[in-house]
Amino acid sequence: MTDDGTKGAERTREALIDAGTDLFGRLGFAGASTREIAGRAGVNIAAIAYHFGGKEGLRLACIEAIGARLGAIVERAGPMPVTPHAAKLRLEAIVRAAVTFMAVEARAQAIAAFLLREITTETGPLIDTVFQRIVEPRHRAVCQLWGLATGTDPESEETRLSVFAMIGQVIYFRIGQPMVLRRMGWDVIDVNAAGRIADLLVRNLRAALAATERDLP
Amino acid sequence: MTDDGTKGAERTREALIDAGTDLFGRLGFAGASTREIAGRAGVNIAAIAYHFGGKEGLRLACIEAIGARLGAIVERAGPMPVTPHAAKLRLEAIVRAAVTFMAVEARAQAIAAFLLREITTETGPLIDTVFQRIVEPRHRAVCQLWGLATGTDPESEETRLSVFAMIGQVIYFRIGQPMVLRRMGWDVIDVNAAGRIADLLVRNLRAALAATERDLP
DNA sequence: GTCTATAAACAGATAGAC
DNA sequence: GTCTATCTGTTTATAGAC
Repeated sequence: MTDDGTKGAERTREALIDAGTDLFGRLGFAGASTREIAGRAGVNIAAIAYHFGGKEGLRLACIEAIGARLGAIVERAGPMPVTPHAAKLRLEAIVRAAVTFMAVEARAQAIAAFLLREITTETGPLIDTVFQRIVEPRHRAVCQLWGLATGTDPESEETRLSVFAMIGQVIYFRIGQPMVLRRMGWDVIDVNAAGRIADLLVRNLRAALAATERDLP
Repeated sequence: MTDDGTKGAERTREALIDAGTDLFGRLGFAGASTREIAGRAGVNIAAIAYHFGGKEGLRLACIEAIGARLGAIVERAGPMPVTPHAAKLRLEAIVRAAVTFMAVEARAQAIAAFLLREITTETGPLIDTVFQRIVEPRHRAVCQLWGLATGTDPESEETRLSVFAMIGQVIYFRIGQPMVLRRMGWDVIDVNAAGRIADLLVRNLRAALAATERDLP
């Protein structure tokens, strides 16, 4: 056992997953070499093949680690609201937490960058894994909240598209962050700036929910 | 001269830029090999070094070609509106055109995919080129429309962030298209589906503009 | 300008000592 | 489990014939 309570082998695996997530996210899967990943993790190159079977195995392990981590966050969010008002508040809290997570937290930047690269990839067998393990469960849960908040079918086409539009607003502040920083004249998105972005997106969320309710028969 | 009025050398350059844009966008810069690009373009591998000085030179040429193409589209849009109502209609038209461009047009998919990969790249000297030549002029023009439509300062922080949020809604239907298709149970986003997406985003746009006006002093 | 042939560097994977 | 050393294939870039 080491200081953090993990055996040597588990430490090696975690270090490789951390380094892999970071470098795959910043350089792309093809652009990150196994030598660089091993060097960043402080382990030997051969450890990648030994522990994960190869570079593709490490990629899959990174996806599964991210899925487990995001799943744990969702579980901490608490039980499903039962009133429309509570559902709206939960949606607003999700937007605020997501903006902060995406834009500020250093640890999350690597995760977000890696995930977004996997999402934008049109090809590759792992895209179904990303969808099934990460995107679909989260999206479906938010659709449930949206349906409850507006009194509409949670699985209607309109609801599913509305949730994607809301997601798009949030994650552009990570995807396009290099462009946002230049246009805003910022060096980083600090907590204050993230708060002002979150205020704006919450206002947009309320407006979109109200527009949905207004269109009801 | 050939059929389309270009000399042989110019044809080679254009074919390489087309193939490079497509493959860089789909596979990433590191993931697309010069052999594959040359093969797709139907030219010899050595032509890349001869015409562009190397792989990085081709990358820069692709960025410049996209900038020129998008600039031409904006010029066709016509003169700046002068009334708030006309500005709102112009914004709605931009959203509809952008959704269709992003989601449907086959030729545009390669351009969008390549551009989005360059935008998300944190490193590399070309990111400033992308911002100055492509993102900044377009964003500033939309901010002008937003300010006119709402009666607010076009360069205020709120306006600039609002425009980024609007952009985020639109481009997620390209960035996250593999996820959107799976969640919606679609094979492609056809013109009808793109129209329904555009309807939703225009409704969100109107709601966001109204919320901005409501907050005025 | 376009081609073939090749150089030089680098990739991921693996065998075997410890 | 971790290391060194090495194998095999692929990469970009280039030299030189045509």
